Amino acid sequence: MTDVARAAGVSIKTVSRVVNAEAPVHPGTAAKVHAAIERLGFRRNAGARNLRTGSGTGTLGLIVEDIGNPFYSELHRAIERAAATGGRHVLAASSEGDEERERDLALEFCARRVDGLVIIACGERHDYLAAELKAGTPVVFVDRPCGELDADTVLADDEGGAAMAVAHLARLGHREIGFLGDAPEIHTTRQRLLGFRRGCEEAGIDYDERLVRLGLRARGTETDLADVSAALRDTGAATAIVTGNNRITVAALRTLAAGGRRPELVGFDDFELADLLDPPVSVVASDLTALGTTAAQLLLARTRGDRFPPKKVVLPMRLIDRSHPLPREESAP
Amino acid sequence: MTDVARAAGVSIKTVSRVVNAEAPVHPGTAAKVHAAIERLGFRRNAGARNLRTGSGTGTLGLIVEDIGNPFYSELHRAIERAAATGGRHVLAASSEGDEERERDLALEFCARRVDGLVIIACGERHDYLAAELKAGTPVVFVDRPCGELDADTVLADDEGGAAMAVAHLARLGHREIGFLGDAPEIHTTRQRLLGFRRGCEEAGIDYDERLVRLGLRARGTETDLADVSAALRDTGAATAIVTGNNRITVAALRTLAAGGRRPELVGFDDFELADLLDPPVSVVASDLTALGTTAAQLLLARTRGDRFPPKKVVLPMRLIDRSHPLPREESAP
DNA sequence: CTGTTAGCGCATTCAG
DNA sequence: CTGAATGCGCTAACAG
Repeated sequence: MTDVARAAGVSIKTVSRVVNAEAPVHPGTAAKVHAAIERLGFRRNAGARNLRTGSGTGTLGLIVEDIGNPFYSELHRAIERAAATGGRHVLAASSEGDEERERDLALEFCARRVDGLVIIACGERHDYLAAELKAGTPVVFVDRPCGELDADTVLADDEGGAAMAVAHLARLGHREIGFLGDAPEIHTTRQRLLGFRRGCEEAGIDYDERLVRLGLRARGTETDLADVSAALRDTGAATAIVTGNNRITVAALRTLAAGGRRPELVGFDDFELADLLDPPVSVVASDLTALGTTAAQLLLARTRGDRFPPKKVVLPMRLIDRSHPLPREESAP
Repeated sequence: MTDVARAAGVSIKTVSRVVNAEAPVHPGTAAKVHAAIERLGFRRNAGARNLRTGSGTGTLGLIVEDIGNPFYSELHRAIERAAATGGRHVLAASSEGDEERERDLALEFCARRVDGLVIIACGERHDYLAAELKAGTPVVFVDRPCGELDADTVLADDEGGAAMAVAHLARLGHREIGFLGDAPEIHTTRQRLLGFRRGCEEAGIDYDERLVRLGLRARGTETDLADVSAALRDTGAATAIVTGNNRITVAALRTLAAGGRRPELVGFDDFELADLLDPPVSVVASDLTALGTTAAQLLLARTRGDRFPPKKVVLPMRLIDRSHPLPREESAP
């Protein structure tokens, strides 16, 4: 900017005024400044400006397990759209399911002074964020609650969703229902299992823990697939299976594709082409757009200075019943 | 930092030294500083540091059409991984296929002084980036070339891929092959059509433009789906179809699911569950990991100061033949 | 080992 | 309408 000022033969302040259209400038002077800007390829340094004005970096941080997982990338899109409404961009990163990496990312983003942080937590403890929260960086936890922190939270009703899944299968006449879940350390896994048990109870089905397998990681490796296959074999007595997340659902489908008739399946979270498989796959799904939008809006509200006690939102899950291939189904997302 | 210094009863420079472990500090002093840091919840301001050191923001910008599209989110993941190698984070944004938005995002990211920019271009002109390039912000175009700019480029061999697709279908005995493509303004569409024609020629098939439909946008809306349906109807004489991108493939599959027997299909770019559909869907696919990694590494190299003439990389596409459901297929990505 | 000074690029005073 | 001085939070270059 100093260079521009020199080139245009004016003071740096005048350049600043032109660049920010902050005050009337003599047209002739403005023209000279614009010419200099063009010639020098000047572009205002957003970081420096931010340092001076303290007006926020215009950035929201997003930490998910794996940005390549459609579940998260769809969430990312919803957050991006809502963030754009508030003139913000999104700095996204994958924790890879590593608690320490999650922590490093969160603190790194805070160091960059993001205007807010959206975290899909894999870690259990988040007290390290207490200082940042108090210092004014709003944080919202999505899909999974935080540990030991009084922050905004937007969850899906996993417990209710799982109960719905079981009820649905019971309606179809199933009595031997299995559950294939992710690591029990994950909050959603526990909630879904709770709902599963409640669903069984409500349907008058004895909960049979031999049909339940937890701790299935399904991030795409061969061994993950083998684990899911083994779990399916172990729970072979089940005539129907509830799968605890979209990765497990896909892994199960891949395993089952080899065999003959497929047990009835209800997956957690919708996925593209679920309706085009044979047979189609029913799911209980959270509304990712609502989840992401709500989270981003909470952040934006706090950024605007709104003060309210930490909000705990729980959004309902929806059963997408594809078990009757008779009428044409509505489309997947 | 000044606050910390006061609280610890030392100079600001000492705090700086402790924070950056830049020079030996008396253990006792260091302890006091650490205590103050803890107490005040101090975290070094990355923006200010960057302003002073001019050492780069540790950020790569990524501009895609739609970050929620699995094609792009997978690319995003590859770029994130490679960026992490160089200690960089990724600022990602969707252009929504809007040339002007693409431009705004690119310039905004430059204003934020990203260390490099990865663009999957929807626009045709990029001369507005010439100044930034010269000023030292490296830019790499992925999947589609840039217009009027001498920048690094990493493309897939779309032309070869399309020819492979046709050859494959010809091998299966098809002579009436259709092509459903995206907007002809998009470089990949043109290349793929070129390859399609070459494939036809090489297979001794007369190119029949009545079996070709371009300009199909398939970003998920109802009208998009209707357009693809109509195009499929128009090209009904074809016994086999090549679909020009993953969205069109899915839209076509959804349309065709209603009818009886499906024409043979070869899609551009792989998608999850392609192998589990009935019948499975063969595709020609680019290696998104290679695409993303190559792009990020080019950027990182230039960030390190490497000077080399703009590199034009073309990666081969791969035919994933799923037309013989006899042996078990390998998994989708 | 520690402190002082200056300045990164910009915007905000306050004077012309 | 325009400009000079001051400081955002931090670090580099020097002193002590």
